[in-house]
Amino acid sequence: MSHEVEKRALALYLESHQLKQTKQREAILDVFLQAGQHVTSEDMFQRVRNDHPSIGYTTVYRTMKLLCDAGLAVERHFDDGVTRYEIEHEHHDHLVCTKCGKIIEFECKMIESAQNEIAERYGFLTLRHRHELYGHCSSCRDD
Amino acid sequence: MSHEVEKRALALYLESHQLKQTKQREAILDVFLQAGQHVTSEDMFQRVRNDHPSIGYTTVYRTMKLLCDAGLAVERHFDDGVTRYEIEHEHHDHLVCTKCGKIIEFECKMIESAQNEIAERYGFLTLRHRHELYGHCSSCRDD
DNA sequence: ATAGATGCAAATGTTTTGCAGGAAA
DNA sequence: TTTCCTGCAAAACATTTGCATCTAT
Repeated sequence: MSHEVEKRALALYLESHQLKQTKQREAILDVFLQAGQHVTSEDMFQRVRNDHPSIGYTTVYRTMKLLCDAGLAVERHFDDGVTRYEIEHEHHDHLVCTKCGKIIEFECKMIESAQNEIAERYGFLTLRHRHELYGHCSSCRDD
Repeated sequence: MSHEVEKRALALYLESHQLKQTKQREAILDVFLQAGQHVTSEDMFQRVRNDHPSIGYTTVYRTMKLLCDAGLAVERHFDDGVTRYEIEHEHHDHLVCTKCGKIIEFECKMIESAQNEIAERYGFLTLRHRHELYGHCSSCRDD
C-alpha cells in the first residue's frame, strides 16, 4: 500500500488532537490521494461512494476540511463556484482552460519575487495567494 | 448628474440588443457607479433599496449581470464565496487583508510580462486572470 | 464509559428560474 | 400590441448544522 507517509501524517494529527481514527477517514484519505489534483467535492463523494456506499456527503465535507487542517490538502476556489482540493505541495499557480476545463500548474520565480516586492511596498504581510490565468489551452485555442 | 459616459454606454448597449431602458436599470447603474469598488450583491441590494424600496433582489442580480455583459462592470470572486463587482478598468490585481477585509489594488508590469511569457510557454491564450495576495495589511499586521 | 464521529434530514446562504402581471418600444 | 421586464415565490446549488445513534478509545 502506498502513501504511507500521508497516512502516517494523518494518524499523528488525529492522535495529537484527540481525534479518532475511523474507517471513513481512512477511506476518504485513500481516495483523495489517488484522485489526483483539483478534485471537486462532488468528485470526491462519487469516488468514495464507489467503494463505500454508506459514507455520506457530510462526512466527505467534514473529512476534507480535516485534511486541510492537517496540512494534507489545500482548498482551491476557481471561478466556477465549486470547491476543489489538491494535495498540498509547493507554491504554484494555474492556467485554467475555459473550454475544456483542463488545469495546468506552473511555477515562476520572477512572479514570486515581484509579489514580494509589491507586498513590501504596501507593508503587507502575505500569507497565501491565488494566481490564475483563464483562457484557451493549446488544444482548444484553434477550435 | 455625473457618469454621463457610462449611462450613455448602457443606453447604447440596450438599444443595440433590443433591450429596454427601465427606471430600475437606471437606478441600479447609478447606485453602482457611486458605490465604489468591490461592492457585494448584498451591498448593492441594500443601497438600491434605500432609494427604491420596490426593487427586488432578482432585478439587482439580473442587472449586475447585464452591466457585466455590457462591459461596464466586472464580477470578482475573492475567497469568501461572495460575488463582488467593480467598475471595469485597467488590468490590476489585489491585496486582500484577511483581518479587516480591506482590498488594495495594485498593478505590476513585471508580473504582466511574466504572465505573457508563461502563457506563451504553454501555448495558452489568456483571456483574463486573477491574482490576489491574502494576508495582513500594514494596519493589521502588528495586532 | 465517554468523548468524539457518523448519517440523515433539515437549515443555510447565495444565486437562479418560472410565471403572471406590468411597462417600454 | 408585442416584446421585454419586473417582483414574488419557489427552486436550485453547494455547503453546514442539529441531533440521535454509533464507535473508537
